[in-house]
Amino acid sequence: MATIGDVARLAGVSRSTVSYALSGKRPISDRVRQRVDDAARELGFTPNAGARALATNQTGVLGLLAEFLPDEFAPAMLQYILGVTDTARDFGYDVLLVSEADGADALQRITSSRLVDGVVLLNVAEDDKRLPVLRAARQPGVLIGMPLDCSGLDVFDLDFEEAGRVMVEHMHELGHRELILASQPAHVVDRGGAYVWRLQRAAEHQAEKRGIRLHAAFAESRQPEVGRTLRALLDAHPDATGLLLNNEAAAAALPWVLAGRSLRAPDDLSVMGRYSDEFARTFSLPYSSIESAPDRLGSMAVRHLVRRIGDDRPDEPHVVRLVSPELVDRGSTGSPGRRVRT
Amino acid sequence: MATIGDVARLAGVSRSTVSYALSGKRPISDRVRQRVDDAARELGFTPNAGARALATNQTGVLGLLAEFLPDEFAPAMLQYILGVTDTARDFGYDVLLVSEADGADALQRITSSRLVDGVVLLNVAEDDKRLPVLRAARQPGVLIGMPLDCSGLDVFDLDFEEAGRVMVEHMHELGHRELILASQPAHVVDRGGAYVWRLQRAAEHQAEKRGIRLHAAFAESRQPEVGRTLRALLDAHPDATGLLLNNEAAAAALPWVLAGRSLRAPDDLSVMGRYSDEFARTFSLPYSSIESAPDRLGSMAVRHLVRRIGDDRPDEPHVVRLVSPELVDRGSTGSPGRRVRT
DNA sequence: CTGAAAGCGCTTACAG
DNA sequence: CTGAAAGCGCTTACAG
Repeated sequence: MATIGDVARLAGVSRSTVSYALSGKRPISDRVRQRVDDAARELGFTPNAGARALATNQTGVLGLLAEFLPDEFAPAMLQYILGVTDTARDFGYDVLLVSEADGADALQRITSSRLVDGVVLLNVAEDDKRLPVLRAARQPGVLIGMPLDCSGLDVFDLDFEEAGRVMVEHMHELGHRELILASQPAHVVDRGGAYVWRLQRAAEHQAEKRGIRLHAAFAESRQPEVGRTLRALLDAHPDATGLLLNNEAAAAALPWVLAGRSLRAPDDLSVMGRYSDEFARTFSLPYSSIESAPDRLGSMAVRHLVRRIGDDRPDEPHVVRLVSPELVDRGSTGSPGRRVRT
Repeated sequence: MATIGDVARLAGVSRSTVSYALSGKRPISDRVRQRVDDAARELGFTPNAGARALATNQTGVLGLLAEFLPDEFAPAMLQYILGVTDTARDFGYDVLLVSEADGADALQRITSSRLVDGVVLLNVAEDDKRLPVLRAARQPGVLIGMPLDCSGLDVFDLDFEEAGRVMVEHMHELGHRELILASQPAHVVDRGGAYVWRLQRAAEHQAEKRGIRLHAAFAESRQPEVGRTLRALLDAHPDATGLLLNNEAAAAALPWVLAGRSLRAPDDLSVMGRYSDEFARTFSLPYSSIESAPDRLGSMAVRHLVRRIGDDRPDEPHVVRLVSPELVDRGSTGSPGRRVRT
């Protein structure tokens, strides 16, 4: 493995000159620069990352903390992850993906060892145990997902409260007066997913305001459980004319549930989900939905993080940026149907 | 940030003693060890990763190269990624996720800078441009996915040839004599996914052997294109009684295609896919399938990689390990149907 | 415009 | 059982 010393020897200059020639951090004569470039190329020289990190206190690596809860399989997460890695690379950063169960521990490990220059937290819980660690770390961090207390944090998220309101309001305008809302699994919600609560609470509040009966419930993240739960919900609320889904697996399962009862959306039941268009098109999810914009959020978060890393002033005011929900109409909502009780 | 020097000072010993006490690499008296442990805890000491890497030539990081092709959205990839990160962590490694377009370049970058101790290559193409880089790197690497030339490489993959044979054979036993095989999108296959070819060729070969007509085609990875393609395939081959899918998006779209024509599986058409059970349950994919075992493959690959990293003998014989395809019966195949032409 | 030297924070022979 | 010192491969003031 060629070191900077090898390059210096071959080019007939000092090691510091090689360093400066390659970094461009001070003027170098054309002749010397040429010799250095040639030597570096000939030897296939790449600076040793550890040595550089030690000398500069910068690793060129961002940490990405994606907590996957047990019994939760979240393919949607990949979209956030790609949004983060792609944008990170645009700025010259690599991404350390940390998926272990104990996120606080992991965060402590990668920040205190200075393995990373900054971190992105995914899947943020309302009272996330990683936040105290992040606040104490010397590296900056950004969240994708909104905790209860955002003080001292940079937060990026879909505006889930607005999403809840939009869903209910949309149904209300169409004339619906009784709705079901199926969210992610209860145990997942308990330990993660602050967004579930925010959407649900806002939906409930809006429903109350409009005189709508809203039945909120949790649904599993896979078959056959989620199908059973959806059927049970339809049975329990025979007069509900609209179904809101904050759960991708439920959106995938619903067609089977409806087909099994010869129900159609929107004729018999109006349906609205919350997932990305990309996801809808990959998995043929046929319902109108609130776009969750994972790639955009990932990209925004990294952009901001990179700016923070380059910034000397850590007391720069923190931001909470909520992306407005956009409704993608796939024709699955209409005026209240005449659902036949089964 | 506390350094080993700070700990040494507080404990009243030398820096080397701190290092040895913490690593346990040589005998330390109980008294000293206790003092060191206390000091380290009090200061919240964590070794600087860059310094340690520089001194030991070991980073504790594995590179994971996941090429995502343009226009390809591969949520299934997340299962491999999690299999890799989880197992890596079990062995004390963190994972650097690299998703950039130019995989060869990325691999060169992370290996020659010694950012990683070893690499896992995902999405391996038959003639993968990353392989020459990997062969030249001083770090070991393992592949998930099988290239044309496996020499000098450790390879882990589903036995896609056997999968192709199993699919055709299963249909043959049920009495089918004309089948359609829909694979991933052509451009994705061209630039990546060796596995698509392997399954297809083996299926074609087996079909020929059994006197079965097999129509192989590519299908897109999202709606509405994939639905159109499936409809066109059914139209083009009205006498085909079985449909094989090596494409998750096609499996998700097929129910809509069949419903649109009032066809049912297996009564009118026998259907068989290739995806993980986890995936099937999350997205309500209702067809019998060959289990792709992504988590198992990811885990196997990392286990092997870790062993290689610890191994002094780089000439240890290389392995090609193919996981046997298992058929998960979801009741979507039967004797040849009486598909009505539309 | 260029070089010699210090220093980043560890680990590990070498010496006792 | 413990310490002083060299060395890993860079970057960057300091000096000229």
